[in-house]
Amino acid sequence: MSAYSIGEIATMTQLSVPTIRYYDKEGLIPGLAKNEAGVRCFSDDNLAALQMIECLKTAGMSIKDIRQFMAWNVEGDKTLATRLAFFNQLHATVLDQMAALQRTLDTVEFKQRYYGQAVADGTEKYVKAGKKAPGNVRQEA
Amino acid sequence: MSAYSIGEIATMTQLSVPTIRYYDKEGLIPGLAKNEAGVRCFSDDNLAALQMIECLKTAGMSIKDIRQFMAWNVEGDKTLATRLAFFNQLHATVLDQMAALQRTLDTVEFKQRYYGQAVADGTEKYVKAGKKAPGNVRQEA
DNA sequence: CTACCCCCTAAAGCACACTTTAGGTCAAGA
DNA sequence: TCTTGACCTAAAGTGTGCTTTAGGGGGTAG
Repeated sequence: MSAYSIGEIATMTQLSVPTIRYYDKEGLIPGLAKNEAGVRCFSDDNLAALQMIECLKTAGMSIKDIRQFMAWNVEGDKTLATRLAFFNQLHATVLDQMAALQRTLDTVEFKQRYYGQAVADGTEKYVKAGKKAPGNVRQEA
Repeated sequence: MSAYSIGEIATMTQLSVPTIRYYDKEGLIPGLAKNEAGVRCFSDDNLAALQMIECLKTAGMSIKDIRQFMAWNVEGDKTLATRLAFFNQLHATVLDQMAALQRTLDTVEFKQRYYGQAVADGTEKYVKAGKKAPGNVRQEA
């Protein structure tokens, strides 16, 4: 229904204007119309495409693969199974990434405890050795 | 204790030999020794550095920032508070990334249901319109 | 009228993280 | 002895994803 200028779309998506033009040039925004003067007029569908791009980029996809997905969309019902397979595959990939990120988070939290102790001790050597600093021995209750 | 060749380290870390040399050249492996012939001899600490690099890269850090962190390590106890702050900051960014990835996962799962229905219908148009396909209307109990 | 702002294209430029190439050393096995 | 294979350096090359530059159009507010 509505139509937006590239500047409005940039504000809405938090992308730069040149980035949106680049995505268009790369074929990532199917059906994007231009008026007589050559000015891009974005529809709600075009906006949805950009939001999908953001999602796919977060999942680590390349421009090339996003273009392929957008091309399947344009092809209509005959690519439905392909697109389902695409999302099934993507689901697995995203789960892998979450697992990797969780391992990273575990390491970071370990390091927070490690350096928390080291800062309290004023030195790394006790915590490195798995010991308590002399002045910081905790008394048993 | 142990020392490893670059080839062994490549196998252990799943990195390519040139990548490990590149990391060394970039100053990401502090204290990496070479023998008289100029051949790199990796210690367990050097291996640990490479594992830390993997962790930091998963968190999205650049070579430059990883180098900075490794440099703080070399500086000893006087950078403890800096390193604690570094991991506190990193913790926040990793949580942000997990949240973004979770939103992506939600979208992907929505699309899996969407295309699952569309494939069942043989067309996208009913699910697009929020309708059931004519032959697939579910009977009430 | 002219200045400003938003829009356009084409093309060059850039940052990053490797990878590849070219040429060389050295030790061990056939 | 010769070949093979693992190591080395320096430097050039590559792919990706933008960003920047240069030059221009057009509508509106002062």
